[in-house]
Amino acid sequence: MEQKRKATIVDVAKLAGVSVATVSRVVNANYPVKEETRQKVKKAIEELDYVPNVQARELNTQRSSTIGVVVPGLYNMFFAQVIDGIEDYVRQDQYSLLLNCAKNDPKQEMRCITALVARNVSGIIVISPNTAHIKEEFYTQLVRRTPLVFINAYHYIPDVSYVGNDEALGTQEALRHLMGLGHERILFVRGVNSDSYQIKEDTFRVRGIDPDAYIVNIGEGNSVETVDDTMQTLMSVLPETDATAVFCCNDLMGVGTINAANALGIRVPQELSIMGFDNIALSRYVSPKLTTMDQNMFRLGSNAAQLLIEKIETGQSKRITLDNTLVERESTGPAPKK
Amino acid sequence: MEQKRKATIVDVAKLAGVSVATVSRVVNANYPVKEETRQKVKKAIEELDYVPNVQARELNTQRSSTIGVVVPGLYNMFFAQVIDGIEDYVRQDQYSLLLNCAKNDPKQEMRCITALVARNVSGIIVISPNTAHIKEEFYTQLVRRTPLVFINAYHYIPDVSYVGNDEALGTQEALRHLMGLGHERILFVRGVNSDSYQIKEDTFRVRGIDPDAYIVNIGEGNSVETVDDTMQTLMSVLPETDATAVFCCNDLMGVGTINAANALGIRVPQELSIMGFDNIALSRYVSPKLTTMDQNMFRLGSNAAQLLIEKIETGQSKRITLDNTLVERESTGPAPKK
DNA sequence: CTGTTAGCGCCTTCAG
DNA sequence: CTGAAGGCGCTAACAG
Repeated sequence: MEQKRKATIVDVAKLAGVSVATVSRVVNANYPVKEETRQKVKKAIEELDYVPNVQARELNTQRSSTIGVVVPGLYNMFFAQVIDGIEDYVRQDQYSLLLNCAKNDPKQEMRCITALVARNVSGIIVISPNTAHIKEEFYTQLVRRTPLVFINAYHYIPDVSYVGNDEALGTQEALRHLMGLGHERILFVRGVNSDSYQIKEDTFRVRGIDPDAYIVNIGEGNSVETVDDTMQTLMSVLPETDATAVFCCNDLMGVGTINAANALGIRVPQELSIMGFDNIALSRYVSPKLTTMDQNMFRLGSNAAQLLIEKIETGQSKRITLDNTLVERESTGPAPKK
Repeated sequence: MEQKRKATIVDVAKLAGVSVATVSRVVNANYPVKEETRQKVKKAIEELDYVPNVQARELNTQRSSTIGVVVPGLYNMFFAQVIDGIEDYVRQDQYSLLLNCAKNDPKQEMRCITALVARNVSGIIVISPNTAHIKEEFYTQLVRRTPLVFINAYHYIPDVSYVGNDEALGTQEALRHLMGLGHERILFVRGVNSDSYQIKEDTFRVRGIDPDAYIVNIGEGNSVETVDDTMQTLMSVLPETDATAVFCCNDLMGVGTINAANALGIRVPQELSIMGFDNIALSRYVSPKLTTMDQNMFRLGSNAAQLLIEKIETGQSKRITLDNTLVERESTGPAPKK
């Protein structure tokens, strides 16, 4: 079946026997129109099933009601929830989301952003921008023409708004929780290649005892394989360590560690305490339920949206840092007695 | 800091000392341009950091390179993965995704769709459309102006393309798997209010023995509470039943059942086999790993995207039905001997 | 090969 | 209160 040609404002005007200006006025309700003509126009709109063309409107008014979001990917619940938060906030302001996946590829990320700019979005939110592999100039150029907000970024660029978590503080809090339970020897599980892991490790080193002996790197920390990879690694590490607790840089690793402990017959938390980080949905579905630090992904998203809209309207940029809060569940408990 | 006014094609033309037509030609590379002038234009573009305005272009050419996606929400990994599939396919064809959440609300779904139409998208994909609570006329009207694809829908509307799974067949296959392992008394766990559960139950009834005694409804089947709700319900059901296997309508229920079994000290799969449905990421992270039927969410998405583009280009609609395939993991095994 | 020009659909002064 | 007309940025004939 062929598509019906969409009715335009001219069609409506013609049918209603008025000028396009009048139609525009009743559609936007921004200028007085005699009730009687208003009704005529309404009827014509109804009849033709007329929907105003937003593209044309925005071209004309030089505004745009869509915002762009660039995300590494959707395979990961973390990002999905952040987007959920963005969508939720932005919808109230009648904005729409243009979504692009960067696939963890700097080149792709730049392409996404350029495409968004071409689409004339009124602003862009980038989740976990690949600042390490994209030259700063790209962003500084970008920000001169489009408001920009970064979520979870580790390099600061002028005139960009930021929202993120204080992961160092969160890590401290997590370690304090563990130490408060009497744990002295804590294993630190991290992945490869991410500022986030490094920040946490730095924090760990300051407080830890002989840190080098207690750090294990399980490789890629954010893929579908992470849980299994962690489990494999920990299956060989756990029997050899004298640690009574494990701190994991994210929940995937946390769950992998739980699985390893289960497989080895180590009781959690009686014999071993395990902490994750992030509080993704997964963490509350496993058993025992994982104690973790909440990265409040949803708030990350809604705050970013708020910042972006603020920036669009006022031109002001700012940084918001959220606190990670402890979510105490079943995987941590008092250190076993010697 | 204030935004730089975006350079337009006129600015470029002026700077390069040529006409706008020439600039357009080098940008689109669709008509011959002398190499020398081409270079001049290129330089001007570079200098002004010119990016063509897609809105204007599309307004002019009457085409659109964005497609709309309406999804119930992102909280659920299922939908996120479907979108991932859509994005992946669509990107190759240079389309962009306009994303809207319907929040499981029919009103909201209609609003989303109208907004997308206004934005002049070239087509729309709706995931799990709320066909039960939206009058068919809305869709038939819609499809007259915009190509439409439904993912996982249960009511057929003319000229809409569909992609979905054969859930009846998948259920049969799942039950056959269980029966092949010697299970005769199978518990059927479902949620409330979804065609999907009903289709599965109907299939179960045909094959089951005294089905009424073996059906349990755990309430809302697709929320963050589902795992816990299922666990609670099954904690009281499991000790009273003589079933040796449990078929769950989705993986959240499957995991809830596993948790219940674990908590009750029932060994899985030695004493009880448990099957899920969907194969969301969660199912491979729990222990024991959940045996399930794959709904291949990613393929659902990419196929929908393909169908939509086909429909946009040819006007033809069609239906694709994918097969659920068995993913055998650790939660099912031979029925215990009497 | 290149420039001129007429719209795409809409909003918004500016005159009635 | 209403209509006529210009223009948003770009493309696509149509002339040169």
